[in-house]
Amino acid sequence: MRVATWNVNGLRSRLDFVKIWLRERQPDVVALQELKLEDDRFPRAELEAEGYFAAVHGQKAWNGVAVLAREKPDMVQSGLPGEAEFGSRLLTARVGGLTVTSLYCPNGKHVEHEDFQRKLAWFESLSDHLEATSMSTHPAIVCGDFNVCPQGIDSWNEAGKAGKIFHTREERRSFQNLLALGFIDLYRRQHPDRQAFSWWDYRAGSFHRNTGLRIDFLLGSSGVAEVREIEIDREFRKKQDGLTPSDHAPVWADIQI
DNA sequence: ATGTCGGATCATATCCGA
Repeated sequence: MRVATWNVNGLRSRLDFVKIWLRERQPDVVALQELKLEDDRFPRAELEAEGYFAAVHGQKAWNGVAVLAREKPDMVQSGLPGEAEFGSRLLTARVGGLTVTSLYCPNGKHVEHEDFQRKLAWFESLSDHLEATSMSTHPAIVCGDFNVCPQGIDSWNEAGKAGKIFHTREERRSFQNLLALGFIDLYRRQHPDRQAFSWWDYRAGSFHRNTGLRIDFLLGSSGVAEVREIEIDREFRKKQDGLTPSDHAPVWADIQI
């Protein structure tokens, strides 16, 4: 089956673009982030016309996560326990034998900002939640926009950004704590030495200059038996039919459970 | 440092967050 994650940066503005990608890549399950809409504004009918049902945890204007699937996903968890005031950033759904979690981790803004410490606390809550639900012992994908560069290779400018947001020891420790629960960064395992980014700032011609970061991940539990292919879908960071892309590329993997 | 987006608002311009 093909599973994917994508921060779409506003689903209402991105819907036509997303439909082009769904038709082209034919994923079975898609975790979406940054919907920027309330549940009752989710475009269910249009996505069902494309062959996808959805579990949705939305919010007005900001955040918002969903799981799309060919068969109706069963909602398992809507929101990260104890972190509701930080917005709608977690949704877990069951699709057949696979448990899929869509995450939009806090940005943190910069290391002196109060949001930075809140970001670290949010990651602690996430680790606690994944452990309490024994997520790594199921066939599970935990995926989304983590807003962390796990290693130097994941940044276009590790030397210049050392200690800055997305590049701190504290964020990297938070990310490693997730992996230590029994998850694997499936892209990095498949491509250990490849520098590839999943996000490029809209500003300053970042995509053209390839000044990007790899911050979108598919984490697999040991129940994910095999990854046949995994790609960061850079083609869809480009305009399609004159439509504006998200600032994130989709990431997809063909897996067996 | 910040050239672009998406969304909200006492809207047709300005802000916030990313």
